[in-house]
Amino acid sequence: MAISIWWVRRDLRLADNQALSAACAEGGQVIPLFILDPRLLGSQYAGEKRQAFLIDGLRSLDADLHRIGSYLVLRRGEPAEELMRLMGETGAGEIYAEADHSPYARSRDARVANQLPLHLLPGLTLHAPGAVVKADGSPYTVFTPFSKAWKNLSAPASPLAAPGRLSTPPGIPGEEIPHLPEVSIPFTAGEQAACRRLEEFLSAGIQTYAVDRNYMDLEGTSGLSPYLRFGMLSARQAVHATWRTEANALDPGSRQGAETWLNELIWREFYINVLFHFPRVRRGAFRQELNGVRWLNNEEDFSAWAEGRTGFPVVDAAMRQLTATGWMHNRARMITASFLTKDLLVDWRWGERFFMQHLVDGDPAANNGGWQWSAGTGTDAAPYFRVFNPVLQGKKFDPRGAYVRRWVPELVKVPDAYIHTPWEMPVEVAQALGFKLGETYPAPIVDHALARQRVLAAYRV
DNA sequence: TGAAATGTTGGGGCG
DNA sequence: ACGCCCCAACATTTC
Repeated sequence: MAISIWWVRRDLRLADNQALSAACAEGGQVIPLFILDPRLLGSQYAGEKRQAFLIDGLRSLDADLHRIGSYLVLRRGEPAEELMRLMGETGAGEIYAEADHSPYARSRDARVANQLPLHLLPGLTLHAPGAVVKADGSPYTVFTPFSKAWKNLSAPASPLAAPGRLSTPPGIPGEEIPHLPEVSIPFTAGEQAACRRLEEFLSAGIQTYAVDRNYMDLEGTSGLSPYLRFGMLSARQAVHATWRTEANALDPGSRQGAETWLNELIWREFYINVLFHFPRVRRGAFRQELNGVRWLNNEEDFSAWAEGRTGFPVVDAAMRQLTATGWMHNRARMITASFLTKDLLVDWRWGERFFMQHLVDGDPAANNGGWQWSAGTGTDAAPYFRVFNPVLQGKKFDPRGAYVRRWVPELVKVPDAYIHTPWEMPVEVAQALGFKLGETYPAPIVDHALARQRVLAAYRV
């Protein structure tokens, strides 16, 4: 009987999995395999929390597989070697995997495909990179036309059901799923948790999503990014469910929310396309003339940013949220990215790497796209002169300072009027609170108005 | 998916 | 009653 390998990479789900379905379609037995790749685990972009989430996801996937008569085989090593070894041990003849388009994934898969029968299936995105292009075949570099073209393509097929049973040869040796030290992540890994979160979001959060997602003091975002990152939820499942919600929505809020959320999913596909067509953005600016920006790259400024002690409450709250939980509100990501690149004049790649090291949802394409957008170096980038004012952003999107107080306990007692500008607190107010600028909370490490002039000059050059 | 600088308008105080 | 000034509110331009 034919045996094939389902090589799991970032598609930790049984439902709507085209690679798994293709492996099943062979009609024989299927070996679900995950390979811990030292090159990825040891990369400077690897993150402890993301790894913990992945490991939890593998444990959950293994449990789901047991329910349908199968189990996950875990190996560690160079993928091509491990695949070859497993094929030798079991007589497996074909390998099925979901295509991944990051530069590393492409070179890895090309190497495997050179030696072994690897079949790559779509599923990471609804429309494969290269499918959404201009009439002349060239890629889009601006989001809005990309999203229009994306929406004009014929609707993708409905999500596939999970297999009801999976036959796997018994007793294949593999590494035990590691037990990592407990890390605190506000996300439960696994396909079921992903489904629950999606249902919850579409039944409630979506109504106010278009507006509330901007507020850092609310839980107005979908909270689905880690699941999409590891394919515990497929983009196609998310989009189809969103379409259903939109079609059934009676209130304009839900329709608007569904439309806005769909656009966020298209941003994800956009950046996957950008990295696919322009792999060089991983190393440098998409707008190559901006590779000449003379960054200040002050190590102490960078540390203050990373550790959440810049003296700007919203920036500090956001960075502490990131390092404490492995997640950061999207607006806070834009604010902190703008602050690092524009106010501190630190190379966006430093921030990109730091985010990858801490984000549970860290994805090479989306993270790079977001950072280059903020730095103004990317495709469809924010113009270089678009400099976020951290105080105004705080006042607008954390109006009562709840987000700041949650993550910066030193400021808990500061009155609303000064929560985003503690340095403006009158002496008698500060004294009454036992608040000492520069002691109980840092003084701002830059003067925003001066920093703004500085970065405008640096980019003009 | 900005913010600051600059320009315009119009109401009200005042001589 | 009228012109002048101030300035808030809003609009436009610029970075």
